[in-house]
Amino acid sequence: MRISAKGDYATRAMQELAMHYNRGPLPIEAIAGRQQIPVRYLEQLLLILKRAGLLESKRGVKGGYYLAKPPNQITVGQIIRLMDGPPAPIFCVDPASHDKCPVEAICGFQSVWDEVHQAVAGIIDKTTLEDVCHRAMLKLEPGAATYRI
Amino acid sequence: MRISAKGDYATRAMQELAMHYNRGPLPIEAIAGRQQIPVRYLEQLLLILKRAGLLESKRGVKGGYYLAKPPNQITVGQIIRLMDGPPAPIFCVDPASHDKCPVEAICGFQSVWDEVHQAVAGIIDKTTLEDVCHRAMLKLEPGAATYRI
DNA sequence: TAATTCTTGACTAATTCAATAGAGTTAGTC
DNA sequence: GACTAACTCTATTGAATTAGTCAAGAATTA
Ligand code: FES
Ligand code: FES
Repeated sequence: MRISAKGDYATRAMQELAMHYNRGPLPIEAIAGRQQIPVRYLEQLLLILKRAGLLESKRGVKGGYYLAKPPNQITVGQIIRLMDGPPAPIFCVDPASHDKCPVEAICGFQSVWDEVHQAVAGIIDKTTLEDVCHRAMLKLEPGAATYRI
Repeated sequence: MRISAKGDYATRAMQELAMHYNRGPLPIEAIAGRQQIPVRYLEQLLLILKRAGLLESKRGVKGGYYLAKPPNQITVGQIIRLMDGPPAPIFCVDPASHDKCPVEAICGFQSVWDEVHQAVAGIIDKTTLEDVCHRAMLKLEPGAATYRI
């Protein structure tokens, strides 16, 4: 019932990159600094996101990471699933799990946990990085028209 | 985003006791056997539930545990909070947490996680053991009018 | 070529989780 | 009143996961 540091870090890093969309690569250090994430740890997470096709990168001077797709085509669900696995609260309601629950036949909770699963999946799968950026904008000083780098 | 074995075991044990409501104490062994839970582990969980006022117990021969209240006055949320803590996916949306999130001012995810929190809490807090028993009944053989002990 | 930045895999410390163990207490039964 | 079924409490363990660190290397640009 909880998002790991991995999921937390990865989502916030993605917000940072979404805010910077179409403004060239953003180096790991910049993301880590602004979002207060340990650099050496963030390295690993960005690599996972890259391998999954959500990010692209450029090495060397002026290099860094950037989104592989527009922010409105990346959902929070994609990031969380990658980092924390499926949002099912228990394996017996995880569509991806093939194990059969030994007490399924007498358990009244399966449908409860399934409701929870659907509720969570519904939220994270409909929320895109674009939405997240809008929400972040609303938090900034009313005067600040754009995101400060 | 997941229920621990502790929460899983505790909820299933409570279902078992709810099914047996008003039929005298149910010994730990009986619960553990039917629900396939390690006996010595279940002992600890039932004690926690007892200390929280959800269960009462009777020692000695013919002793065991029984619900302290009718099944419709015990919610799944009470059990889960006891075992797995608050259903908030991250501390910054946990009303009980007093720590301030260091990136709150620039984070677009707070409201997303809060939606998740509300959704989960809404489900587990409105679902009672009575509901769970009904759901379990529906799973049993259509012919079986009552719960087999 | 030198500086910068990503890439990769290995490694470790700390914590949590799930379970086990054992000694003790209470309540009925015969 | 001994015997036994059953709950009570604390401690300990082993495995797994989590969170984070480290070192060496490869690509890019100035
Ligand atoms: S625990 Fe698996 S169906 Fe309830
Ligand atoms: S991580 Fe705390 S507000 Fe987003």
